[in-house]
Amino acid sequence: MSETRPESRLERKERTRRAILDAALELCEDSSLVALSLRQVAGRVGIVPTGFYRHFESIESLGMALVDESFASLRAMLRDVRRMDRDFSGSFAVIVDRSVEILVEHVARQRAHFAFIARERTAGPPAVRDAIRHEIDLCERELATDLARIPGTDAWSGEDLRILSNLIVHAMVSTAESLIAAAGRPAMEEQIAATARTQLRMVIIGALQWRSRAGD
Amino acid sequence: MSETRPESRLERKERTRRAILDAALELCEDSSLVALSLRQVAGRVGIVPTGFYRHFESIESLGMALVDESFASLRAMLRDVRRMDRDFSGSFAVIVDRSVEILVEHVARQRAHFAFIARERTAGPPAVRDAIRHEIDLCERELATDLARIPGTDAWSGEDLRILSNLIVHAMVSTAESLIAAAGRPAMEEQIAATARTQLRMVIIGALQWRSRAGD
DNA sequence: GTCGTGGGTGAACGTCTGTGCACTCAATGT
DNA sequence: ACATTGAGTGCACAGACGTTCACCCACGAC
Repeated sequence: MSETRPESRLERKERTRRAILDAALELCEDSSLVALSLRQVAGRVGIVPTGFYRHFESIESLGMALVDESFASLRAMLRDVRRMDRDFSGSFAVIVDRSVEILVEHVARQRAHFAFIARERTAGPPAVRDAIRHEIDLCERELATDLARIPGTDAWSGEDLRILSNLIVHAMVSTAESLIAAAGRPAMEEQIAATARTQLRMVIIGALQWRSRAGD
Repeated sequence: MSETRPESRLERKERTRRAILDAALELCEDSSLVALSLRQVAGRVGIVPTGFYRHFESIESLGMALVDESFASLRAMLRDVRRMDRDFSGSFAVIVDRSVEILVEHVARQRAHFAFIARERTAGPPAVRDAIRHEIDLCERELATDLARIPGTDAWSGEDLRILSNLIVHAMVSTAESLIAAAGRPAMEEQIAATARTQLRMVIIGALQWRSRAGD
């Protein structure tokens, strides 16, 4: 039996804020932020419409908060990948397998966040779209510096690194989208993971051969 | 001076239908189909809201018509690529360069259609999303059979072909999205094209080496 | 113990939404 | 010449929308 603690004022406010964020995330799952109404969110949370303004000044600013939150999830994933990368440094094959495994795990655990990013990246309000685009750009840059640190990549120019990161990031975004669409069908999820593994291997092999036969 | 021809009844109807499709395409450009209202469309076209029903039974069925129309544009592009492919068959480098060039051309000429596909693929009403997903699947399959016909690809299994097509199609979708976002800035468009060319080359080189060093 | 702050309320507003229905009237088939 | 059809009209409705305002009243600071 848990004692029902009095619950402070700030805790209470934070709880409602969380409820709003969660409700919005759920409600726009099968449409988009631009089709989400303040009244729907308030209704789902169980507060009166005007109560919404105590926490956000508009649906769009709610969206910006969801961008922050979603990319916190995504960055947690990248941290996991980097930690693994340090420990197992060596064979590309191992790095690829573990990276995809981590991606699958995180997408499954934070489905709503990844779906939000995938959706609002192209369909959200302009400010939200731009924020997401910018964050993904940052991810590409980070991946480029990570790639530069692993051995066997000396032949790549800065430009090549940028191009390769772009390709990998977008392949992973596509993989995440497919995983979300396949939600809850384990056989399909495993096939998507297998596809992603093969694609990453192909890309890396291609990039390693890149400089030596750039002519044709 | 052009004689004002009487304009038959069917022509008149088709003209209004076209106006509705065009208006809808424009209006949802900076949001999504799910945020588009029948009255907005009717207003833009210059007819009364109820007049809309003479042409479509709902915004969603309008969306399905736009899917058809947009993929007609996309398939016209694929036809161009295949025609070029037959004529210049030989060097991968040439095929890649011309393919990307054709992509850039078509995206510029039919920006709205490609933007519609990119956006509603993740944000549209479920029926529209599914229709787009299905069409893209078909494109992947077609690309796989195309790839199987060009020389030097004997080592690839059917599964490898599927995986490679998936990678290429998604890379091209990402390229199209970037081109749309860079609309009207030629320098940026050229850089995106250059990136796409390099990526395609990397991927193809990787795939060609794939079988021989699949182990690591 | 008193007072101010602030999360949540409830009614009201003007606007926009989808849809129903009865209507017009020019192009068409006979 | 006449009757039919159907694209487009005009009005009306009920409901959802964002936002305003004055109002509570429990908590936390003093």
